[in-house]
Amino acid sequence: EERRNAAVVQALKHGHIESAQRLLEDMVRSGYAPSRFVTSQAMAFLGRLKKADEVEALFQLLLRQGCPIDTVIHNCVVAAYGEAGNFAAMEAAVERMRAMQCPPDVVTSNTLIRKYLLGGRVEQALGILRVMRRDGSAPNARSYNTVLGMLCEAGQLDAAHDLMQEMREEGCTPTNVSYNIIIKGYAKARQLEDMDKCFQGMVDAGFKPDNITFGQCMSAHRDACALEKVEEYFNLMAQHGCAPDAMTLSILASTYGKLARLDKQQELHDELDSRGYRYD
RNA sequence: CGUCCUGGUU
Repeated sequence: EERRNAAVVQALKHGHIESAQRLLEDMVRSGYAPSRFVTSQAMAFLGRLKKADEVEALFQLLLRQGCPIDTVIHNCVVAAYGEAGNFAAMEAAVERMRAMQCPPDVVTSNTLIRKYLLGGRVEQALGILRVMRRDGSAPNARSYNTVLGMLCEAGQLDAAHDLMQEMREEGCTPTNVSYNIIIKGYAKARQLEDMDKCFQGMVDAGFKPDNITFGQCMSAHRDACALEKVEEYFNLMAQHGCAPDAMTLSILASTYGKLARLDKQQELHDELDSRGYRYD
């Protein structure tokens, strides 16, 4: 049984989803109960490929064979239907959780918010958040972050700012990611002064900017051809104890490329090559 | 140890 679980994990690791799926099915049919961790991971992979029917088939197989089914597995089914844009089935999967004495949790709600937004069903997404806020089933930072992202994407930066304030008032502390989302919004709207202020606010509030924070700020300034600002952010990384990762370096490289500093760009490309990273 | 949020190229 251990070996079979390990084989599934290996298959997933190498991106061989179908063979992972076969291995799992064989395992269940021959009377073994695959680990919930492995099962949900496989379901999550299939879900991202929009293979909701396959996820459902796997779910039914577990059910028939009396394998244990937990909230995470249910959540994977919900996500798979949502990813495939099958909202009726997604909602039915949530109902099934209740019927099976496995109540939906905050991750379930966050999944619904996300999938509704991806499907352009903004009102339904906001409705989920509204219900969470009202009935005390505390939304967490990810619930808010998902909606913040949508507001920023739509250029509603003031609304995003207000929502971040509301989350604080409701006792839900914003995270690094909340700030990264707002920064991305200002970058997209080309409001670079506001973006810089948001970065400063993040630091002042005691949050630690990461490679995503710096990368977003740097690429925004690169697009504005502000090389000094890009370098300024890059140099700030050390002060914040943040070691640049390959993606951050490639943003810096593309900045030098854009401004025809080919010597500097080549230096970075060599560094990236030595890390086996693909740039372009 | 698994499911929900944010970055370069497209």
